[in-house]
Amino acid sequence: MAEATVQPGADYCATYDPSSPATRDALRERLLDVAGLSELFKVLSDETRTRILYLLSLQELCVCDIADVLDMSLPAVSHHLRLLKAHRLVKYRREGKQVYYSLDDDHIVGLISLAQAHYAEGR
Amino acid sequence: MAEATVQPGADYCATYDPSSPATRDALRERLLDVAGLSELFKVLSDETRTRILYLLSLQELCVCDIADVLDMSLPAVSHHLRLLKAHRLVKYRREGKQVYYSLDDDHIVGLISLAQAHYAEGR
DNA sequence: AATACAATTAAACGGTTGCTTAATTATAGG
DNA sequence: CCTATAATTAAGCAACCGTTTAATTGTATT
Repeated sequence: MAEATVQPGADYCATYDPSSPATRDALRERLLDVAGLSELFKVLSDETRTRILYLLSLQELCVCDIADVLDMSLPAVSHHLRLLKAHRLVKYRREGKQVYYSLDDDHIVGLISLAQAHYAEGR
Repeated sequence: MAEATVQPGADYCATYDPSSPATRDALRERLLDVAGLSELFKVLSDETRTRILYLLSLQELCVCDIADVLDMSLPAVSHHLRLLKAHRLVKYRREGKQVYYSLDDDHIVGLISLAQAHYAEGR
């Protein structure tokens, strides 16, 4: 393992020695803060799903219209909507033959905006 | 395609008719706003990577320490760091035999916080 | 030089994922 | 009751992804 990054006596330094078992365990405990977080990001990791979510942030749409705008097959879109539904990111209402979807959670818009800001900084 | 969701004459309604080619094209144009965004989310979609990024938000660490804390093989960790490097999310400096990594972008912390807030709301 | 350790890279394998085609359910209209 | 349209579901397939093992590079030590 690595040696201490802090010189002996340099206790003003905020960093811990990762080679010490105590610090290692402390860091492991902190990891619980982000447990399961990647699951949400996994939903957003597909281009089609971010497009669907962004469309729904603009207006309510039925499945066939989403498919039309995205130029995709209906089953493919339905497949993604099912996943978004399972994660409580979208809600739906039936109106005759159509089923209209809309956002169920505004956090998503915030995540998308933040990601946009990331790219906006010349990356 | 779907019929208009707005009754004729109800032009106070903010929603557009998605079945009209003009609206369809307008929506398609808006999609450019989120083009490529999922790529960033894809990086965060892996649990190991979110854990690495969160660890690095706490303190600078070398590869073998990350591997130790996460209880993973060195090549596996290195593999992920390579991807994070390619996306300019982490930076590194060599110090002797070790290579120390740290966050290169604070946006990531914001994204993680926002995702945490999402789950904090009883979902 | 030679050895040891940290890190990276490459190849290969197993699991996951997203799309397609086909079949099924649901609702509206003739 | 039958047909047509919207949507969902299921099965199958190709592509992608993360890990492992093994080999290679780089740096420090003796």
